[in-house]
Amino acid sequence: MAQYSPEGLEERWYDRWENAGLFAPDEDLPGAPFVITLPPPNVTGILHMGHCLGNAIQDTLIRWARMRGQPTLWVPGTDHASIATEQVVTRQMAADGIDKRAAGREAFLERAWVWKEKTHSRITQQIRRLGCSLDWKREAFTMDEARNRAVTEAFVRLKEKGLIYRDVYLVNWCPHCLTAISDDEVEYQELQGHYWHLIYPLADGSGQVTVATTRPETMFGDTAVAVHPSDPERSRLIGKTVLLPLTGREIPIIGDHHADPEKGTGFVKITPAHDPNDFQVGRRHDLPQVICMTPEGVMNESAGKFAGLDRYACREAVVAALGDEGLLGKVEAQEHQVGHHDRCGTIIEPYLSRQWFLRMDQLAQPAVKAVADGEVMLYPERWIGVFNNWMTNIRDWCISRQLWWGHRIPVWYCDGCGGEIAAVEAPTACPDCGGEALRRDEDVLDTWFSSWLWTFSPLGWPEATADLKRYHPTSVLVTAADIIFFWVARMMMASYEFLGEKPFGEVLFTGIVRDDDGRKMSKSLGNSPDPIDLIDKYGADALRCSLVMLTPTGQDIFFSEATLEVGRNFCNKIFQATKLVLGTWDEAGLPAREEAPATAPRILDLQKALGAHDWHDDAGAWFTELWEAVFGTPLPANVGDEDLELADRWVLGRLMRTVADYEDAMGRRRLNDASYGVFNFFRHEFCDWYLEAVKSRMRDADARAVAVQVPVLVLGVAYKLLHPVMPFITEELWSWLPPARGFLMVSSLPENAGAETFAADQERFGRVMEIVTVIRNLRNELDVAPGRRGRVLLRVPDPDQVDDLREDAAEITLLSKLEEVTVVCGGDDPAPAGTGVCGTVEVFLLMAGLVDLDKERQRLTKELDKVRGWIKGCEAKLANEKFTANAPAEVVRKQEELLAENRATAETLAQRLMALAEG
RNA sequence: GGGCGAAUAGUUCAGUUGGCUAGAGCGCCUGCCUUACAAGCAGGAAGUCACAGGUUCGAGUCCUGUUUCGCCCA
Repeated sequence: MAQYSPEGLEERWYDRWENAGLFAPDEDLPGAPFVITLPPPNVTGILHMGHCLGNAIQDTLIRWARMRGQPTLWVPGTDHASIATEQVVTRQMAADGIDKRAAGREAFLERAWVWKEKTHSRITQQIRRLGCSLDWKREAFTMDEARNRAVTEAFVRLKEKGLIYRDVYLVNWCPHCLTAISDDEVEYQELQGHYWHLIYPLADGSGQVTVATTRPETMFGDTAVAVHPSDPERSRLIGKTVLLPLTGREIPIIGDHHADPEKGTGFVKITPAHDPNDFQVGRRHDLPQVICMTPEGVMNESAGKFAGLDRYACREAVVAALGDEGLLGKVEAQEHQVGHHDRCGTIIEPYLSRQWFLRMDQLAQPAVKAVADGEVMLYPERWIGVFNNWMTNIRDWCISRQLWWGHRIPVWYCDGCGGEIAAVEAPTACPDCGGEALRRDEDVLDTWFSSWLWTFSPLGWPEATADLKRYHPTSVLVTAADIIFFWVARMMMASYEFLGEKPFGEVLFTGIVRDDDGRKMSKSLGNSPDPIDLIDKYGADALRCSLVMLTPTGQDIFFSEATLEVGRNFCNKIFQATKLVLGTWDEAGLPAREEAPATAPRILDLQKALGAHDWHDDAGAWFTELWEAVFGTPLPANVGDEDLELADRWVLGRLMRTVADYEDAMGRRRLNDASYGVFNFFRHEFCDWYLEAVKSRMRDADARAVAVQVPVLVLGVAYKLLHPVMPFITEELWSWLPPARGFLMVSSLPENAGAETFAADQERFGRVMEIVTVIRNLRNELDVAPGRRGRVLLRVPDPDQVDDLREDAAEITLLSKLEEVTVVCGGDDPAPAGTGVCGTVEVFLLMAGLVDLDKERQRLTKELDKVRGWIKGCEAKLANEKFTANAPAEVVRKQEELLAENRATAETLAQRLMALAEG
């Protein structure tokens, strides 16, 4: 009836953890620190599902490391997001009837800071609700004072090194945001456009040339027409001039290899101020650069009578005008890739302007080497190729932005001598001429110019702080791969440049969270649910668990609310199992929980802890030792070797195996495998089989005190393994466990488990499970009412098997809800009965008068067909001499065993069919 | 145009050095309110592993080509 509800519980635990100071690194621990700097989300944004996934993964790693006894630090922070924030604030001001430019820089910034403060608490609140164990005392903001010092210092150092230069260059210009952006902020989209053929008459009247273009409006910026120098026909025209239509301007025909004789008309119009390729051509031929648009994308005076028209209106007008003059040739439909600003969607205009650039080739080299040498690991590895490809073709980074919200470029210009001063502190006078008329550069730096310092700027760089020394390099970076160039690569460059060391040891790329239709979740599409709503509805544990468990490493994830039910249902399952077990604990009169500090050690190496007690020799002593290692408190009711029954030894063996698999998967950063493994153990082995098996002893007043300790131990270990991915419910239930002490969050994670513990019992209980499954199947298929407790006869050919099976008969009776199970060796077939086969064990469900003979015949025939098919397969393989000669002995042996088993099964089934026919 | 990835049950995905009678969640069918859990339990049906070749005793897995889809870069 009562189901698990996370309401209130999650926030309560978060506060307790924080108040207890558990988010800060515990420096008393001996291990190397484990450190992450949180990829800072946009301070004025909200978390979307992608953040939830990334943060859930990071917190899982952080909590895992903390429970392994490492000093663990996760540094929180937010990002100032220049362009996005500037847009929002500008819009808000406009809504209030204020023009940004008219109000001025100071007024604008004041407003922006107010907005930032307001949204900051919203986003940090979301991160807290997710349960992220961040050390909030160390929180940083990419634009706070300390980070400004870091950015300024970085700029000045690079400037002094000659890596930063200012130049008039063609940049990606956003006519909407009125700023330059970097190559990486351009998104290409395929658009349906046209190839317009424009006719340019030769100035000497001897003919004409035709050029093809997708952007006819840029013709006003043409300063040449190019033809390939080795083009046999057309190159004759090199040196002549053409009259640019609609303007009458005379421009030369030049020879340049950029013109492809095979493409278009063979002639290319050259517009150095508006096209990246033409810009290069222009440089080679020293052509004039004619800008024909304003920064807003409106035609300027170079366009003559078209001045004042928007660039697209102008396109139409130019085409019409050329048509009127008979200078328009073919018009072809043409799909082409058009660059859009990734922030506002406006079509980018390549634009000539004076900007600051950072030279990249030299900076890239240590980063490339680090990845090649494995000093920095990328998971999944396939990203290495993408990374290298970009790094080896790297281009200079345009770092200036014509915005106000951001780090202002620390460069001053002297009106006196025209000098340029880059300095950390604002200069009062020009060091060259002593002039005091200094003007600071108006522009700010690209936001990524602060983000690329993010592994060390939050730790205090450029100051030589204790944090920096202790916690850098960081351990892991977790991020979506779409910012591998923007950010990951640049962080590596920055760290090697400024600290001479790697920024992190490994990078985990997560998939991109998509909606049911496969679309990337984004704010603009409005298809990302608010994580807070989901947490309210399902709980943070369910959200985290579903995301981490169901997300294949590095693969995109299709998210829908239905996946959250998996996590929520699992939470309830854990809760229910705990209720059952602890109810028994109380009934058994075992000691209640005491509030006391933790007594177990922070590091739990099972091999060491259990070294003295081998499960082979004395399972009871082994169990007692394990209990103390896990809880740090003594076992209340003594467990002797004989007290642990088959099911106990089985579940403890499975538990040890689960611990080992978990450790392995976490080590390989396969978080989904790690958590899914525990999920499967808990649900399908512990709950479905073990708890059902141990129930009768838990109900038995004499046996329960001893018996209940096994499931309690399993719960304790399961909570530990599950805590990193679902911290709240596990901490809550841990606090209910009578033998547990202190916070689960800072308890020890068992490691180095013996995966082969109770190996023989694994096999034996496995056989019990198989027999039970066969019986359940018989009951179901033969429509035996669930309420009916039938009897079963098990028959084996080998007398050696009888004793073990008789011992297990009680277990089988219980699990298959029977009245009685009898075991015999040989003898006549009992009849009437439903028959099943389980290896060498024949299973007879004795149900006089209740078994439908036709049904049973059908069932047996079907079964027999299946087994005969398998036999054929085995026989074919074993008849192949090459197989027996080449395959490993073990594989051949397995095949032989399989054949023997299948043959025996087939024989039994055939006999039963015959008996039925006779009967 | 160049690069990367994906294609396995109705669906979302596992399947790690080739040994598979190919698994799981959700969905579907059947039966169950069995005193922890119907957010549950038991049982069941369902797949030419995209296509075509090749290597091998053996291929979902490795190689080559083809198709379709997705992403990145130019």
